[in-house]
Amino acid sequence: MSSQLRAVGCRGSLVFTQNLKLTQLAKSGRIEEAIGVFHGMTNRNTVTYNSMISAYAKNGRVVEARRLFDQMPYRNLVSWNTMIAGYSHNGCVAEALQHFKMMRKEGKDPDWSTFACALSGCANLAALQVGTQLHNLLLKSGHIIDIFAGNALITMYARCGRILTARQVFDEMVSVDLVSWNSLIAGHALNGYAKAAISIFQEMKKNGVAPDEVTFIGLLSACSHAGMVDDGLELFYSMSRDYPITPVAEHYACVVDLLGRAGRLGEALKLVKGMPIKANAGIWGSLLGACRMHKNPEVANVAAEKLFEFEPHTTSNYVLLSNIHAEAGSWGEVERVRVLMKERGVWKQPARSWIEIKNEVRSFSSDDSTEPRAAEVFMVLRVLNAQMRNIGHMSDSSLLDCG
DNA sequence: ATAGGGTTAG
Repeated sequence: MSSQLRAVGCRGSLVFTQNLKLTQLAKSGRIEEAIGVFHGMTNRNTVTYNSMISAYAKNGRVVEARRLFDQMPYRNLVSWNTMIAGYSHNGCVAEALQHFKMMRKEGKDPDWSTFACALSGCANLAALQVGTQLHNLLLKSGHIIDIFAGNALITMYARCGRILTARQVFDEMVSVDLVSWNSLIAGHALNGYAKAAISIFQEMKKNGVAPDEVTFIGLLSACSHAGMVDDGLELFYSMSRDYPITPVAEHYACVVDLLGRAGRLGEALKLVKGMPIKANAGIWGSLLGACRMHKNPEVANVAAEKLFEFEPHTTSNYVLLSNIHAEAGSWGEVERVRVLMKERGVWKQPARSWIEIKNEVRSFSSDDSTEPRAAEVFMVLRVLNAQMRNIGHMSDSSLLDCG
């Protein structure tokens, strides 16, 4: 009997060790090696499968994740949550919801984590209808009292443009934490309510909650969207002066955006050059975007050169720089960018977008001939464009070409 | 013991 137990114990500890190895490899992004370990294992338990499903999903390989999920002999709550999170984070909201319903049919009750990751997927795609369905299920399940699920709900409504509903969810929560406040602030920032975002910040402090670095990203982006340059700069300085928070790259990106939108490109460039940390592609890209808005080819060349070091093959960066020079009438510079693209083998890859219509996620691309109602779509675009011009908005030239 | 989980610029 005891030798039998020992044997089981040994086998158990071998699986444990191999699972650990698998997880470590997956965490450090060595997915191929993780696959090798998985295939080499003779004994696999539920944790083994869950680890591998998670590793696939985190690398965007949802089809392979799903194959393992279907193959595994026993699925626990973590298996379902891993699969739903994987679908959610890869933009497959319909599949995430389908699995949500499947698990309930199999008698597995979703927990806060299931709701949180499914709602987070809806937030990213602005899938309001699916999100609202999940809200209803959340109310029925009783997990509405869960702070993590509530926070995901706030973000879902905010990102779908339903800021009042987001506030209502916040107000009805049994208890809130720093992430709840941050979600509410970021939600208001996203929807252009800068003054409200700042007053929520005051409210938060009055409630004895100390801000963190995420709070300030929300506040700075709020100021940036509303053109509140001085308030934004003051908040940026107060971070390290009044709170023990050291600005990171994301904060600098917000301030560059803030100065850039206001046309203060020289100051923005000076800030990036004087940063105590290394600038990233986002920061240079933000500056380049502002250069187009305010027609500044000189700063654009500096920003683009830095940006190309990070992303030498991203077509849109070259197109942006080329457009800036074209709008300034510098055809020699336009040609220089064209030669640069040719030398570096940069070519255009068509991007795809998606939208939720009647509970179904549909994908489309620019000039999509597979879209059955393309003529109608372009007609509506022309009308909108005319209306925008009437109220003085200068349209992007690419919109004028449509239809 | 090892697996899943909410907020973060453009």
